[in-house]
Amino acid sequence: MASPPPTLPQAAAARAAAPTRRRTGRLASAAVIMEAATTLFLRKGYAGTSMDEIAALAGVSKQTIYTHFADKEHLFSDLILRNAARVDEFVEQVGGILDDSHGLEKPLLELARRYIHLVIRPEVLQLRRLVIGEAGNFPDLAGTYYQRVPERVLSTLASNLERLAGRGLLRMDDPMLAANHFVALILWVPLDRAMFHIEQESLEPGRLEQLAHAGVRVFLAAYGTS
Amino acid sequence: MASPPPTLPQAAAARAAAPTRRRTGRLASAAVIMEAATTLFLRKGYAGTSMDEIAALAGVSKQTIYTHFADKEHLFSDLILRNAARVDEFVEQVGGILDDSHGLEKPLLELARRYIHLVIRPEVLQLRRLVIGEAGNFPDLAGTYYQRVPERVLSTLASNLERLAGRGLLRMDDPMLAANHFVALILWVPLDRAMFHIEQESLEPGRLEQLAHAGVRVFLAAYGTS
DNA sequence: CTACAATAGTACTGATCCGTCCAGTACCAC
DNA sequence: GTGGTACTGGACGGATCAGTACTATTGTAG
Repeated sequence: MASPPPTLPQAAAARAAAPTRRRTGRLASAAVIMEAATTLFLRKGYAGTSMDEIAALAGVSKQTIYTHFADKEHLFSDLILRNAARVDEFVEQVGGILDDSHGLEKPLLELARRYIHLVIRPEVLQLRRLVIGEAGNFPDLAGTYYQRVPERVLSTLASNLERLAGRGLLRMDDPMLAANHFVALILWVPLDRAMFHIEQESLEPGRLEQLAHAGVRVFLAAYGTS
Repeated sequence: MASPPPTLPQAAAARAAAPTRRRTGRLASAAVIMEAATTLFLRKGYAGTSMDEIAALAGVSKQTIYTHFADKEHLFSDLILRNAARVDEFVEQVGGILDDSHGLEKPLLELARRYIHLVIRPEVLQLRRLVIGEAGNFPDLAGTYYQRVPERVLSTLASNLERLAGRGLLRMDDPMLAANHFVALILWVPLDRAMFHIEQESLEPGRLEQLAHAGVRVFLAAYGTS
Protein backbone atom coordinates (compact mmCIF):
# COMPACT_ATOMS: atom_id res chain seq x y z
CA MET A 1 0.00 0.00 0.00
CA ALA A 2 3.08 2.21 0.08
CA SER A 3 2.58 3.26 -3.54
CA PRO A 4 -0.29 2.77 -5.95
CA PRO A 5 0.05 0.03 -8.55
CA PRO A 6 1.73 1.07 -11.81
CA THR A 7 -1.52 0.95 -13.76
CA LEU A 8 -1.84 4.71 -13.78
CA PRO A 9 -3.04 6.42 -16.92
CA GLN A 10 -0.15 7.75 -18.91
CA ALA A 11 0.07 11.41 -17.94
CA ALA A 12 -0.40 10.64 -14.29
CA ALA A 13 3.25 9.61 -14.21
CA ALA A 14 4.04 13.29 -13.75
CA ARG A 15 2.81 13.05 -10.19
CA ALA A 16 3.87 9.48 -9.54
CA ALA A 17 6.92 10.73 -7.65
CA ALA A 18 4.72 12.04 -4.87
CA PRO A 19 4.73 9.72 -1.85
CA THR A 20 0.97 9.38 -1.93
CA ARG A 21 -1.80 9.92 -4.43
CA ARG A 22 -2.31 13.51 -3.35
CA ARG A 23 -0.80 16.43 -5.17
CA THR A 24 1.59 18.52 -3.09
CA GLY A 25 0.33 21.97 -3.91
CA ARG A 26 -2.95 23.45 -4.87
CA LEU A 27 -1.89 24.23 -8.40
CA ALA A 28 -0.25 20.91 -9.17
CA SER A 29 -3.44 19.24 -10.34
CA ALA A 30 -4.31 22.26 -12.46
CA ALA A 31 -1.06 21.77 -14.34
CA VAL A 32 -1.72 18.06 -14.80
CA ILE A 33 -5.20 18.81 -16.09
CA MET A 34 -3.80 21.41 -18.46
CA GLU A 35 -1.29 18.98 -19.81
CA ALA A 36 -3.84 16.25 -20.39
CA ALA A 37 -6.33 18.69 -21.90
CA THR A 38 -3.67 20.08 -24.22
CA THR A 39 -2.79 16.62 -25.43
CA LEU A 40 -6.38 15.68 -26.13
CA PHE A 41 -7.60 18.96 -27.58
CA LEU A 42 -4.66 19.10 -29.96
CA ARG A 43 -5.17 15.52 -31.03
CA LYS A 44 -8.95 15.28 -31.21
CA GLY A 45 -10.24 18.83 -31.36
CA TYR A 46 -12.57 20.70 -29.06
CA ALA A 47 -15.82 18.89 -29.76
CA GLY A 48 -14.04 15.56 -30.09
CA THR A 49 -12.64 15.69 -26.57
CA SER A 50 -14.82 14.98 -23.55
CA MET A 51 -14.24 16.15 -20.05
CA ASP A 52 -14.29 12.53 -18.90
CA GLU A 53 -11.40 11.75 -21.22
CA ILE A 54 -9.42 14.68 -19.88
CA ALA A 55 -10.06 13.57 -16.32
CA ALA A 56 -9.05 10.01 -17.13
CA LEU A 57 -5.83 11.02 -18.89
CA ALA A 58 -4.94 13.43 -16.11
CA GLY A 59 -5.60 10.73 -13.52
CA VAL A 60 -7.98 13.09 -11.82
CA SER A 61 -11.60 13.14 -10.85
CA LYS A 62 -13.86 15.13 -13.10
CA GLN A 63 -14.96 17.16 -10.15
CA THR A 64 -11.39 18.30 -9.67
CA ILE A 65 -11.37 19.78 -13.13
CA TYR A 66 -14.37 21.88 -12.27
CA THR A 67 -12.74 23.17 -9.13
CA HIS A 68 -9.94 24.64 -11.23
CA PHE A 69 -11.80 25.64 -14.38
CA ALA A 70 -15.28 27.03 -14.68
CA ASP A 71 -16.29 24.93 -17.66
CA LYS A 72 -15.01 23.36 -20.84
CA GLU A 73 -14.84 26.65 -22.70
CA HIS A 74 -12.73 28.34 -20.05
CA LEU A 75 -10.41 25.36 -19.87
CA PHE A 76 -10.00 25.55 -23.63
CA SER A 77 -9.37 29.28 -23.70
CA ASP A 78 -6.85 29.17 -20.88
CA LEU A 79 -5.10 26.30 -22.57
CA ILE A 80 -4.80 28.04 -25.92
CA LEU A 81 -3.48 31.28 -24.49
CA ARG A 82 -1.10 29.43 -22.21
CA ASN A 83 0.40 27.54 -25.12
CA ALA A 84 0.48 30.69 -27.22
CA ALA A 85 2.77 32.28 -24.67
CA ARG A 86 5.56 29.98 -25.76
CA VAL A 87 6.29 32.35 -28.62
CA ASP A 88 7.81 34.77 -26.11
CA GLU A 89 11.12 32.97 -26.15
CA PHE A 90 11.42 33.35 -29.90
CA VAL A 91 10.37 36.98 -29.94
CA GLU A 92 13.05 37.85 -27.43
CA GLN A 93 15.71 36.27 -29.62
CA VAL A 94 14.87 38.22 -32.78
CA GLY A 95 16.71 41.36 -31.78
CA GLY A 96 19.84 39.44 -30.87
CA ILE A 97 19.88 37.43 -34.05
CA LEU A 98 19.54 40.48 -36.25
CA ASP A 99 21.86 42.58 -34.15
CA ASP A 100 25.22 40.93 -34.40
CA SER A 101 27.46 42.40 -36.99
CA HIS A 102 27.85 39.36 -39.17
CA GLY A 103 26.51 41.15 -42.18
CA LEU A 104 22.91 41.02 -43.28
CA GLU A 105 22.30 37.80 -45.15
CA LYS A 106 23.57 35.46 -42.46
CA PRO A 107 21.45 36.85 -39.64
CA LEU A 108 18.38 36.88 -41.85
CA LEU A 109 19.04 33.31 -42.84
CA GLU A 110 19.50 32.26 -39.24
CA LEU A 111 16.24 33.97 -38.33
CA ALA A 112 14.49 32.22 -41.18
CA ARG A 113 15.82 28.85 -40.04
CA ARG A 114 14.68 29.32 -36.48
CA TYR A 115 11.27 30.63 -37.43
CA ILE A 116 10.64 27.73 -39.78
CA HIS A 117 11.70 25.15 -37.24
CA LEU A 118 9.60 26.81 -34.58
CA VAL A 119 6.45 26.89 -36.67
CA ILE A 120 6.56 23.42 -38.16
CA ARG A 121 6.67 21.72 -34.79
CA PRO A 122 3.68 19.39 -34.69
CA GLU A 123 2.21 20.91 -31.53
CA VAL A 124 2.42 24.39 -33.01
CA LEU A 125 0.76 23.27 -36.22
CA GLN A 126 -2.01 21.50 -34.34
CA LEU A 127 -2.54 24.50 -32.13
CA ARG A 128 -2.86 26.67 -35.21
CA ARG A 129 -5.32 24.30 -36.84
CA LEU A 130 -7.33 24.16 -33.67
CA VAL A 131 -7.58 27.93 -33.25
CA ILE A 132 -8.49 28.42 -36.90
CA GLY A 133 -11.07 25.68 -36.82
CA GLU A 134 -12.69 27.04 -33.67
CA ALA A 135 -12.50 30.66 -34.78
CA GLY A 136 -16.23 30.55 -35.45
CA ASN A 137 -17.06 29.37 -31.93
CA PHE A 138 -14.33 31.35 -30.15
CA PRO A 139 -13.87 34.53 -32.18
CA ASP A 140 -12.34 36.52 -29.34
CA LEU A 141 -9.91 33.74 -28.56
CA ALA A 142 -8.83 33.50 -32.18
CA GLY A 143 -8.35 37.24 -32.38
CA THR A 144 -6.30 37.29 -29.20
CA TYR A 145 -4.22 34.38 -30.41
CA TYR A 146 -3.43 36.14 -33.67
CA GLN A 147 -2.55 39.30 -31.82
CA ARG A 148 -0.25 37.53 -29.37
CA VAL A 149 1.50 35.15 -31.71
CA PRO A 150 1.80 36.00 -35.39
CA GLU A 151 1.24 39.72 -35.07
CA ARG A 152 3.69 39.97 -32.22
CA VAL A 153 6.40 38.34 -34.26
CA LEU A 154 5.59 40.64 -37.16
CA SER A 155 5.81 43.77 -35.02
CA THR A 156 9.11 42.70 -33.53
CA LEU A 157 10.47 41.87 -36.92
CA ALA A 158 9.24 45.14 -38.40
CA SER A 159 10.99 47.27 -35.80
CA ASN A 160 14.20 45.34 -36.30
CA LEU A 161 14.02 45.66 -40.05
CA GLU A 162 13.41 49.37 -39.66
CA ARG A 163 16.49 49.58 -37.52
CA LEU A 164 18.54 47.84 -40.19
CA ALA A 165 17.11 50.24 -42.75
CA GLY A 166 18.29 53.11 -40.58
CA ARG A 167 21.80 51.73 -40.88
CA GLY A 168 21.49 51.66 -44.64
CA LEU A 169 21.49 47.87 -44.84
CA LEU A 170 17.92 47.71 -46.12
CA ARG A 171 15.51 50.09 -47.78
CA MET A 172 11.78 50.02 -47.33
CA ASP A 173 8.80 52.30 -47.12
CA ASP A 174 6.62 50.19 -44.85
CA PRO A 175 8.47 48.10 -42.26
CA MET A 176 5.38 46.13 -41.29
CA LEU A 177 4.77 45.23 -44.91
CA ALA A 178 8.40 44.22 -45.32
CA ALA A 179 8.13 42.02 -42.23
CA ASN A 180 5.03 40.40 -43.68
CA HIS A 181 6.85 39.77 -46.93
CA PHE A 182 9.75 38.18 -45.12
CA VAL A 183 7.51 35.91 -43.10
CA ALA A 184 5.43 35.08 -46.15
CA LEU A 185 8.47 34.07 -48.17
CA ILE A 186 9.79 31.95 -45.33
CA LEU A 187 6.70 30.28 -43.98
CA TRP A 188 4.20 30.01 -46.81
CA VAL A 189 5.42 26.79 -48.32
CA PRO A 190 5.78 24.68 -45.18
CA LEU A 191 2.85 26.22 -43.34
CA ASP A 192 0.25 26.18 -46.08
CA ARG A 193 0.91 22.53 -46.83
CA ALA A 194 1.02 21.56 -43.19
CA MET A 195 -2.36 23.09 -42.47
CA PHE A 196 -3.99 20.47 -44.66
CA HIS A 197 -1.70 17.50 -44.11
CA ILE A 198 -1.67 16.08 -40.64
CA GLU A 199 1.21 13.73 -41.21
CA GLN A 200 3.89 15.96 -42.63
CA GLU A 201 5.84 13.94 -45.12
CA SER A 202 8.28 16.06 -47.10
CA LEU A 203 9.85 18.09 -44.37
CA GLU A 204 13.37 16.79 -44.50
CA PRO A 205 15.88 19.36 -43.22
CA GLY A 206 17.46 19.82 -46.63
CA ARG A 207 14.23 21.07 -48.11
CA LEU A 208 13.68 23.47 -45.24
CA GLU A 209 17.19 24.82 -45.60
CA GLN A 210 16.57 25.34 -49.28
CA LEU A 211 13.34 27.19 -48.55
CA ALA A 212 15.06 29.45 -46.05
CA HIS A 213 17.81 30.30 -48.52
CA ALA A 214 15.38 31.00 -51.36
CA GLY A 215 13.15 33.16 -49.19
CA VAL A 216 16.03 35.28 -47.94
CA ARG A 217 17.34 35.64 -51.47
CA VAL A 218 14.03 36.99 -52.75
CA PHE A 219 13.66 39.26 -49.76
CA LEU A 220 17.11 40.76 -50.25
CA ALA A 221 16.54 41.21 -53.97
CA ALA A 222 13.63 43.48 -53.15
CA TYR A 223 14.71 45.13 -49.90
CA GLY A 224 18.52 44.91 -49.96
CA THR A 225 20.82 47.79 -50.80
CA SER A 226 23.97 46.09 -51.93
CA MET B 1 -54.78 26.34 -50.71
CA ALA B 2 -53.36 27.22 -54.10
CA SER B 3 -49.94 27.95 -52.61
CA PRO B 4 -48.47 27.25 -49.20
CA PRO B 5 -48.39 30.13 -46.71
CA PRO B 6 -45.26 32.31 -46.81
CA THR B 7 -43.97 30.90 -43.55
CA LEU B 8 -41.50 28.62 -45.28
CA PRO B 9 -38.00 28.28 -43.90
CA GLN B 10 -35.70 30.60 -45.74
CA ALA B 11 -33.90 28.45 -48.24
CA ALA B 12 -37.08 26.71 -49.21
CA ALA B 13 -37.86 29.74 -51.34
CA ALA B 14 -35.72 28.16 -54.03
CA ARG B 15 -38.46 25.65 -54.69
CA ALA B 16 -41.39 27.93 -53.92
CA ALA B 17 -41.94 28.44 -57.64
CA ALA B 18 -43.00 24.83 -58.03
CA PRO B 19 -46.77 24.48 -58.32
CA THR B 20 -46.93 22.05 -55.43
CA ARG B 21 -44.70 21.07 -52.54
CA ARG B 22 -43.02 18.29 -54.51
CA ARG B 23 -39.69 18.75 -56.22
CA THR B 24 -39.76 18.31 -59.98
CA GLY B 25 -36.80 16.00 -60.44
CA ARG B 26 -35.07 13.43 -58.37
CA LEU B 27 -31.94 15.49 -57.92
CA ALA B 28 -33.62 18.75 -57.07
CA SER B 29 -33.89 18.02 -53.39
CA ALA B 30 -30.27 16.90 -53.27
CA ALA B 31 -29.25 20.33 -54.51
CA VAL B 32 -31.44 22.05 -51.94
CA ILE B 33 -29.97 19.89 -49.20
CA MET B 34 -26.45 20.67 -50.38
CA GLU B 35 -27.15 24.36 -50.35
CA ALA B 36 -28.59 24.32 -46.85
CA ALA B 37 -25.82 22.08 -45.55
CA THR B 38 -23.19 24.34 -47.06
CA THR B 39 -24.69 27.38 -45.40
CA LEU B 40 -24.83 25.73 -42.01
CA PHE B 41 -21.50 23.89 -42.08
CA LEU B 42 -19.70 27.05 -43.15
CA ARG B 43 -21.39 29.09 -40.46
CA LYS B 44 -21.41 26.70 -37.52
CA GLY B 45 -18.86 24.03 -38.30
CA TYR B 46 -19.24 20.28 -38.65
CA ALA B 47 -19.98 19.33 -35.06
CA GLY B 48 -22.04 22.46 -34.52
CA THR B 49 -24.48 21.62 -37.27
CA SER B 50 -27.17 19.00 -36.76
CA MET B 51 -28.93 17.04 -39.46
CA ASP B 52 -32.24 18.34 -38.15
CA GLU B 53 -31.09 21.89 -38.74
CA ILE B 54 -30.06 21.05 -42.27
CA ALA B 55 -33.40 19.42 -42.95
CA ALA B 56 -35.26 22.40 -41.51
CA LEU B 57 -33.29 24.96 -43.51
CA ALA B 58 -33.64 22.92 -46.68
CA GLY B 59 -37.37 22.60 -46.08
CA VAL B 60 -37.00 18.85 -46.36
CA SER B 61 -37.66 15.85 -44.21
CA LYS B 62 -34.65 14.38 -42.50
CA GLN B 63 -35.41 11.05 -44.08
CA THR B 64 -34.99 12.66 -47.49
CA ILE B 65 -31.44 13.65 -46.61
CA TYR B 66 -30.62 10.02 -45.92
CA THR B 67 -32.02 8.93 -49.25
CA HIS B 68 -29.46 11.14 -51.00
CA PHE B 69 -26.49 10.91 -48.65
CA ALA B 70 -25.30 7.93 -46.69
CA ASP B 71 -24.57 9.81 -43.49
CA LYS B 72 -23.35 13.11 -42.14
CA GLU B 73 -19.73 12.43 -43.03
CA HIS B 74 -20.50 11.70 -46.65
CA LEU B 75 -22.68 14.76 -46.92
CA PHE B 76 -19.82 16.82 -45.53
CA SER B 77 -17.20 15.35 -47.83
CA ASP B 78 -19.34 15.74 -50.92
CA LEU B 79 -20.08 19.28 -49.94
CA ILE B 80 -16.45 20.26 -49.43
CA LEU B 81 -15.27 18.78 -52.70
CA ARG B 82 -18.20 20.26 -54.57
CA ASN B 83 -17.41 23.74 -53.31
CA ALA B 84 -13.71 23.21 -53.95
CA ALA B 85 -14.47 22.68 -57.61
CA ARG B 86 -15.27 26.36 -57.96
CA VAL B 87 -11.58 27.09 -58.31
CA ASP B 88 -11.73 25.63 -61.81
CA GLU B 89 -12.96 28.87 -63.28
CA PHE B 90 -10.00 30.78 -61.90
CA VAL B 91 -7.44 28.18 -62.95
CA GLU B 92 -8.67 28.33 -66.51
CA GLN B 93 -8.19 32.08 -66.58
CA VAL B 94 -4.57 32.08 -65.45
CA GLY B 95 -3.13 31.26 -68.82
CA GLY B 96 -5.13 33.98 -70.54
CA ILE B 97 -4.24 36.62 -68.02
CA LEU B 98 -0.53 35.93 -68.27
CA ASP B 99 -0.62 35.43 -72.02
CA ASP B 100 -1.60 38.73 -73.48
CA SER B 101 1.29 40.81 -74.61
CA HIS B 102 0.76 43.76 -72.32
CA GLY B 103 4.17 43.43 -70.81
CA LEU B 104 4.89 41.52 -67.65
CA GLU B 105 4.01 43.69 -64.69
CA LYS B 106 0.44 44.45 -65.72
CA PRO B 107 -0.60 40.84 -66.22
CA LEU B 108 1.02 39.80 -62.97
CA LEU B 109 -0.75 42.61 -61.18
CA GLU B 110 -4.07 41.65 -62.71
CA LEU B 111 -3.51 38.05 -61.66
CA ALA B 112 -2.65 39.17 -58.15
CA ARG B 113 -5.83 41.25 -57.94
CA ARG B 114 -8.06 38.44 -59.07
CA TYR B 115 -6.45 35.88 -56.81
CA ILE B 116 -6.76 38.10 -53.76
CA HIS B 117 -10.37 38.89 -54.46
CA LEU B 118 -11.12 35.25 -55.05
CA VAL B 119 -9.55 34.07 -51.82
CA ILE B 120 -10.87 36.69 -49.43
CA ARG B 121 -14.48 35.95 -50.28
CA PRO B 122 -16.15 35.02 -47.00
CA GLU B 123 -17.36 31.64 -48.25
CA VAL B 124 -13.88 30.73 -49.43
CA LEU B 125 -12.34 31.77 -46.14
CA GLN B 126 -14.90 29.83 -44.15
CA LEU B 127 -14.41 26.79 -46.34
CA ARG B 128 -10.71 26.99 -45.73
CA ARG B 129 -11.15 27.34 -41.98
CA LEU B 130 -13.53 24.42 -41.98
CA VAL B 131 -11.23 22.09 -43.89
CA ILE B 132 -8.25 23.04 -41.74
CA GLY B 133 -10.20 22.63 -38.54
CA GLU B 134 -11.51 19.22 -39.56
CA ALA B 135 -8.20 18.03 -40.97
CA GLY B 136 -7.79 15.84 -37.92
CA ASN B 137 -11.14 14.11 -38.40
CA PHE B 138 -11.06 14.07 -42.21
CA PRO B 139 -7.40 13.76 -43.17
CA ASP B 140 -8.09 12.37 -46.62
CA LEU B 141 -10.58 15.10 -47.36
CA ALA B 142 -8.14 17.79 -46.29
CA GLY B 143 -5.41 16.28 -48.42
CA THR B 144 -7.67 16.08 -51.44
CA TYR B 145 -8.81 19.65 -50.90
CA TYR B 146 -5.25 20.91 -50.80
CA GLN B 147 -4.41 18.95 -53.90
CA ARG B 148 -7.42 20.23 -55.83
CA VAL B 149 -7.37 23.85 -54.78
CA PRO B 150 -4.14 25.49 -53.67
CA GLU B 151 -1.78 23.03 -55.28
CA ARG B 152 -3.69 23.13 -58.53
CA VAL B 153 -3.36 26.91 -58.70
CA LEU B 154 0.33 26.62 -57.90
CA SER B 155 0.96 24.08 -60.64
CA THR B 156 -0.88 26.17 -63.20
CA LEU B 157 0.98 29.26 -62.15
CA ALA B 158 4.32 27.45 -62.19
CA SER B 159 3.90 26.25 -65.75
CA ASN B 160 2.92 29.74 -66.88
CA LEU B 161 5.85 31.33 -65.10
CA GLU B 162 8.13 28.81 -66.71
CA ARG B 163 6.72 29.75 -70.08
CA LEU B 164 7.44 33.41 -69.39
CA ALA B 165 10.95 32.47 -68.34
CA GLY B 166 11.34 30.71 -71.66
CA ARG B 167 10.62 33.99 -73.35
CA GLY B 168 13.27 35.71 -71.27
CA LEU B 169 10.78 37.78 -69.28
CA LEU B 170 11.61 36.03 -66.04
CA ARG B 171 14.47 33.99 -64.72
CA MET B 172 14.13 31.19 -62.22
CA ASP B 173 15.59 27.84 -61.31
CA ASP B 174 12.50 26.29 -59.77
CA PRO B 175 9.16 27.35 -61.28
CA MET B 176 7.13 25.72 -58.53
CA LEU B 177 9.10 27.60 -55.90
CA ALA B 178 8.67 30.83 -57.82
CA ALA B 179 4.94 30.22 -58.00
CA ASN B 180 4.88 29.64 -54.26
CA HIS B 181 6.77 32.86 -53.69
CA PHE B 182 4.34 34.78 -55.85
CA VAL B 183 1.32 33.38 -54.06
CA ALA B 184 2.95 33.90 -50.68
CA LEU B 185 3.68 37.55 -51.40
CA ILE B 186 0.17 38.13 -52.65
CA LEU B 187 -1.94 36.16 -50.22
CA TRP B 188 -0.07 36.01 -46.94
CA VAL B 189 -1.23 39.28 -45.46
CA PRO B 190 -4.95 39.03 -46.19
CA LEU B 191 -5.18 35.28 -45.72
CA ASP B 192 -3.21 34.86 -42.52
CA ARG B 193 -5.20 37.59 -40.80
CA ALA B 194 -8.51 36.33 -42.13
CA MET B 195 -7.95 32.83 -40.80
CA PHE B 196 -8.16 34.16 -37.27
CA HIS B 197 -10.63 37.01 -37.67
CA ILE B 198 -14.11 36.03 -38.66
CA GLU B 199 -15.34 39.54 -39.26
CA GLN B 200 -12.80 40.97 -41.64
CA GLU B 201 -12.45 44.62 -40.82
CA SER B 202 -9.55 46.20 -42.68
CA LEU B 203 -10.14 44.86 -46.14
CA GLU B 204 -10.95 48.03 -48.00
CA PRO B 205 -10.11 47.77 -51.70
CA GLY B 206 -7.35 50.37 -51.44
CA ARG B 207 -5.40 48.22 -49.03
CA LEU B 208 -5.81 45.15 -51.20
CA GLU B 209 -4.63 47.06 -54.25
CA GLN B 210 -1.61 48.23 -52.32
CA LEU B 211 -0.82 44.67 -51.27
CA ALA B 212 -1.08 43.44 -54.83
CA HIS B 213 1.26 46.14 -56.05
CA ALA B 214 3.81 45.54 -53.31
CA GLY B 215 3.76 41.79 -53.81
CA VAL B 216 4.30 42.05 -57.56
CA ARG B 217 7.09 44.57 -57.00
CA VAL B 218 8.97 42.22 -54.67
CA PHE B 219 8.40 39.29 -56.99
CA LEU B 220 9.76 41.15 -59.99
CA ALA B 221 12.75 42.40 -58.04
CA ALA B 222 13.76 38.79 -57.48
CA TYR B 223 12.57 37.06 -60.63
CA GLY B 224 12.43 39.84 -63.22
CA THR B 225 15.02 40.35 -65.93
CA SER B 226 14.62 44.01 -66.81
C1' DC C 1 -55.47 3.14 -63.52
C1' DT C 2 -51.78 1.06 -61.00
C1' DA C 3 -47.43 0.32 -59.14
C1' DC C 4 -43.62 2.60 -57.57
C1' DA C 5 -40.47 5.83 -55.84
C1' DA C 6 -39.81 10.06 -53.36
C1' DT C 7 -41.13 12.60 -49.64
C1' DA C 8 -43.33 14.46 -45.23
C1' DG C 9 -43.92 14.13 -40.56
C1' DT C 10 -43.09 12.32 -36.35
C1' DA C 11 -41.72 9.46 -33.01
C1' DC C 12 -38.12 6.69 -31.29
C1' DT C 13 -33.56 4.33 -30.06
C1' DG C 14 -29.18 4.38 -28.56
C1' DA C 15 -25.49 6.85 -27.48
C1' DT C 16 -22.74 10.79 -25.89
C1' DC C 17 -21.70 14.48 -23.04
C1' DC C 18 -21.64 18.56 -19.86
C1' DG C 19 -22.12 19.84 -15.48
C1' DT C 20 -23.70 18.71 -10.75
C1' DC C 21 -24.31 16.20 -6.53
C1' DC C 22 -22.88 13.51 -2.75
C1' DA C 23 -20.64 10.50 0.43
C1' DG C 24 -16.27 9.21 1.79
C1' DT C 25 -11.06 9.92 2.16
C1' DA C 26 -6.49 12.04 2.64
C1' DC C 27 -3.66 15.83 3.81
C1' DC C 28 -2.56 20.20 6.29
C1' DA C 29 -2.58 24.12 9.49
C1' DC C 30 -3.41 25.34 14.07
C1' DG D 1 -7.36 16.30 17.81
C1' DT D 2 -10.15 19.54 14.81
C1' DG D 3 -11.62 22.02 11.12
C1' DG D 4 -10.81 23.07 6.45
C1' DT D 5 -9.62 21.94 1.92
C1' DA D 6 -8.77 19.19 -2.01
C1' DC D 7 -9.72 15.06 -3.98
C1' DT D 8 -12.01 10.50 -5.40
C1' DG D 9 -15.49 7.72 -7.50
C1' DG D 10 -19.69 7.05 -8.97
C1' DA D 11 -24.13 8.23 -10.17
C1' DC D 12 -27.30 11.12 -12.47
C1' DG D 13 -30.22 14.81 -14.76
C1' DG D 14 -30.93 17.20 -18.71
C1' DA D 15 -29.93 17.91 -23.13
C1' DT D 16 -28.35 16.98 -27.82
C1' DC D 17 -27.83 14.30 -31.77
C1' DA D 18 -27.22 10.59 -35.59
C1' DG D 19 -29.70 7.46 -37.73
C1' DT D 20 -34.00 4.41 -38.13
C1' DA D 21 -38.94 3.08 -38.37
C1' DC D 22 -43.35 3.68 -39.90
C1' DT D 23 -47.36 5.61 -41.82
C1' DA D 24 -49.49 8.69 -44.96
C1' DT D 25 -49.24 11.35 -49.13
C1' DT D 26 -48.14 12.74 -53.80
C1' DG D 27 -46.27 12.84 -58.30
C1' DT D 28 -44.90 9.95 -62.23
C1' DA D 29 -43.92 6.10 -65.31
C1' DG D 30 -45.82 2.32 -67.70
